[in-house]
Amino acid sequence: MATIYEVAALAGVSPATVSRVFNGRTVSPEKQRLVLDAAARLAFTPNKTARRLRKRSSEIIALLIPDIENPFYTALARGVEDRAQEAGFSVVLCNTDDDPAKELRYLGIAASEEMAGVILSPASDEVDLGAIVSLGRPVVAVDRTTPYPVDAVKIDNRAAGIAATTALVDAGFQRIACIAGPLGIESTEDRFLGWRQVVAARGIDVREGYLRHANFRVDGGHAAMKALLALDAPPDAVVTTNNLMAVGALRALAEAGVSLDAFGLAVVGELPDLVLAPATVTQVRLPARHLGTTAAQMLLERIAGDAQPLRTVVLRADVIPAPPVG
Amino acid sequence: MATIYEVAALAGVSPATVSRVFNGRTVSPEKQRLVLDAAARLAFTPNKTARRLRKRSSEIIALLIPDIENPFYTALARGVEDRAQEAGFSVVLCNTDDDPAKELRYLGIAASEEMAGVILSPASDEVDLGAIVSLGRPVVAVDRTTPYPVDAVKIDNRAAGIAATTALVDAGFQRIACIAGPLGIESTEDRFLGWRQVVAARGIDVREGYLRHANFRVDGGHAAMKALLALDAPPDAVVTTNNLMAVGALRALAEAGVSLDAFGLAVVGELPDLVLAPATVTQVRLPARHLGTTAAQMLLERIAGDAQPLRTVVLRADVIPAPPVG
DNA sequence: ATGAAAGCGCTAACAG
DNA sequence: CTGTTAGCGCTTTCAT
Repeated sequence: MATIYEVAALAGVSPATVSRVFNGRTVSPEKQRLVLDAAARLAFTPNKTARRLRKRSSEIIALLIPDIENPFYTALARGVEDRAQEAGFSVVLCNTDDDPAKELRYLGIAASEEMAGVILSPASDEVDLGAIVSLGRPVVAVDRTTPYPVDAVKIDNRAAGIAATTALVDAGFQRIACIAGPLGIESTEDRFLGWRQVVAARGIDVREGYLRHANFRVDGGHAAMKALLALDAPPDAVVTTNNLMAVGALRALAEAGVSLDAFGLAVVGELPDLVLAPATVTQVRLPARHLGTTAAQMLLERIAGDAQPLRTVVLRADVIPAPPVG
Repeated sequence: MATIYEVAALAGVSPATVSRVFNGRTVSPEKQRLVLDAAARLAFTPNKTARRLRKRSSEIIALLIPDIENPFYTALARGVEDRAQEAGFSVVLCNTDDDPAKELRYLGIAASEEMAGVILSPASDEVDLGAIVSLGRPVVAVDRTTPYPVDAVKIDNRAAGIAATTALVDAGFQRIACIAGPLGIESTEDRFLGWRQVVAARGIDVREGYLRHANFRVDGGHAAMKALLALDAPPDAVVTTNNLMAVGALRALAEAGVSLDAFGLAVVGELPDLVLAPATVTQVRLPARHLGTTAAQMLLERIAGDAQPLRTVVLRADVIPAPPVG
């Protein structure tokens, strides 16, 4: 790895000029060429570490997501990456497993690695963004919000919950249960509130035990659905507040031999591509990738020095209704 | 962000002593305490960038995988992460999309970011590892190998292909086709050779068009299976050489109304957790996570200075047979 | 437009 | 065991 000194010597200019060439400063075309030639001959690549030490910042964005195995988050990550790449930034993916300790650790790394900014889907309300924020690093919360004063991009979760539930009501189901995510996570709470609003307004028969909180994964949805089916008066339809729990629910339904012709399922989120999805499931399509590009865009603007007041962008979901019961 | 100088001043010692404390060198217990106190009071965190510039290396491992949405690779990534974390290393995940250009770009980043080493599943035989290797950075190829002189961890793909096909033969199927991955990727070629070996040895009826090369994704498997079913004499069983293509095949089968009671499917790889898998599919369980931990282990040893001759570790797959036909 | 020179924060000789 | 000191490679005033 050659240094700017070697390039400078070979080109017959000063190191500062070499630096200028590689940073788009004004340099006479002649010296420009000289430097570029020398650099090519030496296979010179600027040392990012030295640059970072000097500039106190890198072209790296940290992306902290709760579950790398959830297609929703990988899609989101793709969105972030796309936008970041365009701007010449790299993205470092960090899997927090919804574990505040891991999250904190990664936040620390982001700071001590002098990353340009952080996009995160907080594992809990108690994320400590204090350190990174007071360092002046831009932070954008995505999908979930935080009490800290940072920009945010989220989904209109209440509307998504309403849409999913409404589709079931319109399809003629009578007893609609809800498999919601863990308490304390705003996004899933809003979705469940959407369900509650609709069932209340439409006078739906909701029995004791029709609302179940589960973890966000397949096994959570599976267990919750099993419990629902074991009820004295089981529901005839279910809303799940995320994609993975719906997969678990489908599995439980299949195991119990319940046909989806007679049982309604609506998901806030999309069934993963991999799932052999029955066409009779209503999906509320979440703009995961768009969430990512939007968050990246906001972050890049902040990194570029944008100082406008804090913004929260709310994205709207699409409904893909299942065909009517028949 | 306080520096070692500020800590040193507050503790009444030299900067070097502070550095020593944070690097586990021998320091008198007394000064040790002084330094730690001062550091705590100032919320000091060592600046990784400066350290890296000085040491010419970081505690970061780059992991380049072809498809972040494939559960096989996320499992592998988990393995790498686990082992790396234990050793105090961070892992940067890079998604190459099987695109040699992206791969090269990431390799360049790994070099200019002075990462400690690289684990990669090469997008093609033509990866240019020359630069990174000549830089002296350890590299471990995982799942796929390369012509470059680097350590490797792979699966006994031939045996896996044999196992999958044999299960189908033993279950009594007569005409067994193969949906293989793209040509030029060693792992899938070996699996397909396993199939060929078995069908030849067992005198299986293999018609024209029973071997299909597809891309590694769901749509590839889907199209290939459709083509197979459209044949004059369609097969009664299929081996797919990876997990995602099997999902596509299942989908095509479902669309065509073909029941898995009468049609055999064997996968080299595991159907993703998300898939509502019929129990009648034979899966050859690939030790994805173990592949990751093993690769990470080898890389860490190299980073630590291990200079033994190049090694290639071959891991063996497990078969999860489907129940017999009938 | 260009060069000289001063660090960014840390580590590793080298002395003591 | 501890302090002094010289860089790692780069960017950025400050002069010219």
